[in-house]
Amino acid sequence: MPDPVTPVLGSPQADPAASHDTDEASPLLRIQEVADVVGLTTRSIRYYEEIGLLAPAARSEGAYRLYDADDIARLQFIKGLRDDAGFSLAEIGQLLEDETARAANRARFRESRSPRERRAVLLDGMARIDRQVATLRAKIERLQSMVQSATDRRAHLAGHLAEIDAEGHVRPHAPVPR
Amino acid sequence: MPDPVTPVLGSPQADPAASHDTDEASPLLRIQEVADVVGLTTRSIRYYEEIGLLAPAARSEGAYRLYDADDIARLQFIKGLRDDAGFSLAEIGQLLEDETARAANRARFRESRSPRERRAVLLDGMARIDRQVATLRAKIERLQSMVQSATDRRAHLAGHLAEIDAEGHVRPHAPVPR
DNA sequence: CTTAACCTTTCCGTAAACGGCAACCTCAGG
DNA sequence: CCTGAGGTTGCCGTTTACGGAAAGGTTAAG
Repeated sequence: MPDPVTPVLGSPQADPAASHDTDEASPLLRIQEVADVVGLTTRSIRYYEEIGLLAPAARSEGAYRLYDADDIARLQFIKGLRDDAGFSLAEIGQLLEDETARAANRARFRESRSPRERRAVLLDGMARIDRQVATLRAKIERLQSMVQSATDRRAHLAGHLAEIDAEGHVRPHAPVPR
Repeated sequence: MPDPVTPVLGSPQADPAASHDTDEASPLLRIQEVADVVGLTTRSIRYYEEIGLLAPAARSEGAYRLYDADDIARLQFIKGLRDDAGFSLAEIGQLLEDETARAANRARFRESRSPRERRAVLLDGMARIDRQVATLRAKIERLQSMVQSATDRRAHLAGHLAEIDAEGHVRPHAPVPR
């Protein structure tokens, strides 16, 4: 079993402008192979397709699903959101719509010669990212406020502890410094 | 409809030493009332009881569930974990076991006259809190790394944008500053 | 060409987290 | 004492996110 390292998270691809059609044909893996690579079951992968989270890059003559590197990245992205962030597949679907739109934007960007349109594409992409970030930040803030209250409680206990450790010789009831 | 403000999160009670049996009898609400207060359905509350997340402080003569302020705080805690943090009820159960142990510790703390035992109780409580915090921090870090990669992408787009905005007069193809 | 290993769709099952009855009981007010 | 609002247990239904088996087609190797 290829150990279940949660692979690098972060979304598929990073460079909207730099893919000059490098003629590396990505190998096109079959479903069990990608399952091993990303650490999912074939069942899950088919399920994700069923609910529209991704479609394989191609199908073989005999209808075998064939996945390319982009698909794998996308699946890793999904797994990261699911396992790490605890998002529901519905929420992931939302984020992926943005992701898909970004991909479309990359295409539009490359095919566009007009700086005006390029500007628009970039601004749109940035807006989408901002929305993703806002979603994530909201969750983070809530978690942080929980951490905060926990550490407050911890500090309170630590206060009592110090009080006790200053025991024996001193006051029996020191008023707790609020 | 009492607006669905997500109430203060953070766990039930904060002061292990200061409750001197203040004779305020907390009102003991019935299930629908607490449902309204915390923003849950009665069904959910009963379900949480079914799976052992909480038990009402008391039952009326005719077996009505009666909840006190602690119960409400606990329910708010549960709701915060569920809605805000996206924890499963199973995970929440874990965190609540710690919470319950903390409550027991408060009792032991009050009833103990021995500084040695008091020390032990405090240390145990702090250890439990540390574990909670570690759990929360883990989730936070994963989310933050997602935010990071998103902001990186954003910066990348912003770079292209700046490139375009320095358009017209300058180089047609400025090499992207890595 | 055969065959084992892998794949396909289809369908049925499951655990979690409730929603929503039914049938009955309880509580506060007039 | 009666009544209506609210509560109780019990049980079945539902959605999500898959697991697993059946029945059959596909592929690469020999």
